[in-house]
Amino acid sequence: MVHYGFQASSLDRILRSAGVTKGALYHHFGSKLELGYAVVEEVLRPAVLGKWAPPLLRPGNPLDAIKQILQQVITDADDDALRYGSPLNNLAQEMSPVDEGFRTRIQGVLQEWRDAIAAAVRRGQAEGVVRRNVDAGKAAIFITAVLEGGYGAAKGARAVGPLKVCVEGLVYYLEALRPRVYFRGTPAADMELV
Amino acid sequence: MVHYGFQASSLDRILRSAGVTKGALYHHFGSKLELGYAVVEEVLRPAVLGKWAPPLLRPGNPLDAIKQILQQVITDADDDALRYGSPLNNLAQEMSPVDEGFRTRIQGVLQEWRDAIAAAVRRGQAEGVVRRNVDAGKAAIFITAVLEGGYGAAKGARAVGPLKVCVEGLVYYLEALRPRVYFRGTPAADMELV
Amino acid sequence: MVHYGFQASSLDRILRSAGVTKGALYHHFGSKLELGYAVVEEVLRPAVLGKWAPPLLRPGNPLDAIKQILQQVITDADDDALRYGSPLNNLAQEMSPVDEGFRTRIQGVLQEWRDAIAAAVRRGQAEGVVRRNVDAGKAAIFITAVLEGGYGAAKGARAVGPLKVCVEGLVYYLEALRPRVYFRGTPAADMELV
Amino acid sequence: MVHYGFQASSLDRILRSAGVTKGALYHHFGSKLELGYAVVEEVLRPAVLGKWAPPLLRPGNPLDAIKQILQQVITDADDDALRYGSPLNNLAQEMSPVDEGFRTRIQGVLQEWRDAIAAAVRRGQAEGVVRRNVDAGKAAIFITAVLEGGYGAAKGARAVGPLKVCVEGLVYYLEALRPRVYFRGTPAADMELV
DNA sequence: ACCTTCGGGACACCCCGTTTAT
DNA sequence: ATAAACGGGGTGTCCCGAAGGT
Repeated sequence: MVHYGFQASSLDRILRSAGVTKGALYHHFGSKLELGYAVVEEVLRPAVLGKWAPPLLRPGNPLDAIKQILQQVITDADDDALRYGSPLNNLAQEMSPVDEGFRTRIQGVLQEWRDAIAAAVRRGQAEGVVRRNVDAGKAAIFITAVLEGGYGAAKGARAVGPLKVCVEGLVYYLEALRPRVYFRGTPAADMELV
Repeated sequence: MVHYGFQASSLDRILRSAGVTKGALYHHFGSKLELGYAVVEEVLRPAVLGKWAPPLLRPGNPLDAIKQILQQVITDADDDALRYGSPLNNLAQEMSPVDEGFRTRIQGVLQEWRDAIAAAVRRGQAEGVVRRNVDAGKAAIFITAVLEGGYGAAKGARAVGPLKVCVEGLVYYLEALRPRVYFRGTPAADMELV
Repeated sequence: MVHYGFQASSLDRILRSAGVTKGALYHHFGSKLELGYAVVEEVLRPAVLGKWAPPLLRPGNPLDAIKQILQQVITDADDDALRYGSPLNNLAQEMSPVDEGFRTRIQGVLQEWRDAIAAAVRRGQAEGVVRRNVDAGKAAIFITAVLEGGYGAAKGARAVGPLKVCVEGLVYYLEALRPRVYFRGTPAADMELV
Repeated sequence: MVHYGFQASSLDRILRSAGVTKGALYHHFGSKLELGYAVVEEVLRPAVLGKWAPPLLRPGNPLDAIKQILQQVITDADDDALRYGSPLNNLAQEMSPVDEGFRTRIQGVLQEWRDAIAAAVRRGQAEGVVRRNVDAGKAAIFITAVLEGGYGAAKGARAVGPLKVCVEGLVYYLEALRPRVYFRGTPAADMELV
């Protein structure tokens, strides 16, 4: 399914490659859609939140935590990630206009992801390490959207390059979120990476 | 096809809604794939380049040109765009891993789009209105990726909001590309939009 | 399929007339070709060998056994056989140049048929009731080819006549295979049937 | 068409390989069937009769004439003939049960072929070189049927062998048609070819 | 009770022989 | 005489239910 998308993935193929029979599937799920829902809830949600939530909850500057996660995103970007992109994003792009059940579930995961980021940003603001005139919710939306955009571009190009560029852009953006006193300390001359 | 994706779109349905018969289609194209290729070349390419290339070629500050296009992106974002996202991006996400013919064609359009942006940025650098330590190619990749990410997020949310957020982020990013003298002239206090 | 040939026979028609659905068919066979292969192996092979092998294996003069089978061929030649010819031959003529799988399977059945005849002829030679200077393999090829030719001619003419003529010719030929002492005993005057 | 049969031969393919457009075809023939009819009348009929009629009309022993034609049949049996068989026979086998127009036309050609043989045989009887108790019409049917059977067997086997065997059988048969005085002159010991 | 084989049609894409504008 | 258009039907695949074995 990673390869062809949900709709174009034959149940027969899925089941054969999973070593499961059709009877077993329909005993548990009842339809292909419900299987897809379960994938979102049981696979994609833990995968996304497991990567982002713990670092963001840990004490310390949340901007640095995000930067470290972004670093890991680049490191983890193996061949499959490049060829097939972010599974959550793929499903979202494909199924959102088609099936409302998918859309709401995927939006739920995305919302939890953004909420984790936004909460961390707000904590940073409370702790004085993030500029106070930043809208934490918008920042979370921007960060996640740029990442998904970067995954998509990398998938299309079959190369990490575009994803790296987006991550660099995000890092630059994150630096700009620091209070001016920090910002001054970091001479603008270092920011030519964009 | 805008709705269900390429693979899930029945040819019969496409033809019926287009008022075309199967014979007519297969006289011209020979396969569903070739029809898709033609859509990329004859519809999506002109749509994308027609929106971006002319303003970027006009004399004047290219950053301002991009900002104006982005403004128009928001304005144009009607219901369909929100529900179905950027057709080029949709096709790219869906078909890139499935069919190499699609992937290369779509990457071709994206490349032309990015080239137009990069050329404009370089012209701005030559004219002294864009910071010289900026990699024009990377900037173009970043801009396009953020836009596609924003379209995708808007599509999933069924709302312009996320797209607007991404555009705001891009505007902020564009301002940061201006040479420092300009940057100083624009007080940082105005940039809290993020 | 008897009527139109394998390629021109619509699966839908076959299935409808057989009271079977496509799901059932493709559960067992996977393709129209494989269904055809199974027909050759499971239907035509038993039909041909069931008619020829047992009489040829029974003790007694094999030439007389063949003559009796030929007599039965004429008797069995009902309307269908006349209109549609020998199914094995029809398939062979149609599919041999088109599909190698068909060709080898059909040749296999033909070979078994010829082998049964040739073995019987050799037994007759060992028992002294068939001329020793006869090539049993060639005799088998000739007999089967004349029969198929006769079926084809009868099918084209929509009449048993040509098949009967060929059978008469074969009977004449079989008589000539008897050792001379037998041959002398059967006055040539009886052989004007040709 | 030689390869796949009439029904399985696409008009598009035929026309493309012939360098003709569809309009031209339908200007002359009006349907695929009529094109097939024309092939029978204009191509197959001359081909068959051109090979058999002239030698049979020439003065001399008709049995020897037939033997010479049979010799040429073997000589002419190139690869195509072996792979695709006798075109007339192929068409007859395929189309006789399907389309009455084909059947009658093909039977017409076959009848002319048999008539030519039968007439020659009767001339031989009148001239005393063919046994008088032979039914010339039946002999013609037998000869043509054995030949078609031999072509079919050769096509299935992808080898001349079976055709040669059938021709040998026919030669043996033709010798048996000579009046006894001739037959005695040819010691039976020479006839072990079968 | 759990699972598997088998079966059911609807529909996918494609290609066919043919006819209508040009 | 041609290119374009026409739909009906080709095989194969889809997702799913139902009968039946363990």
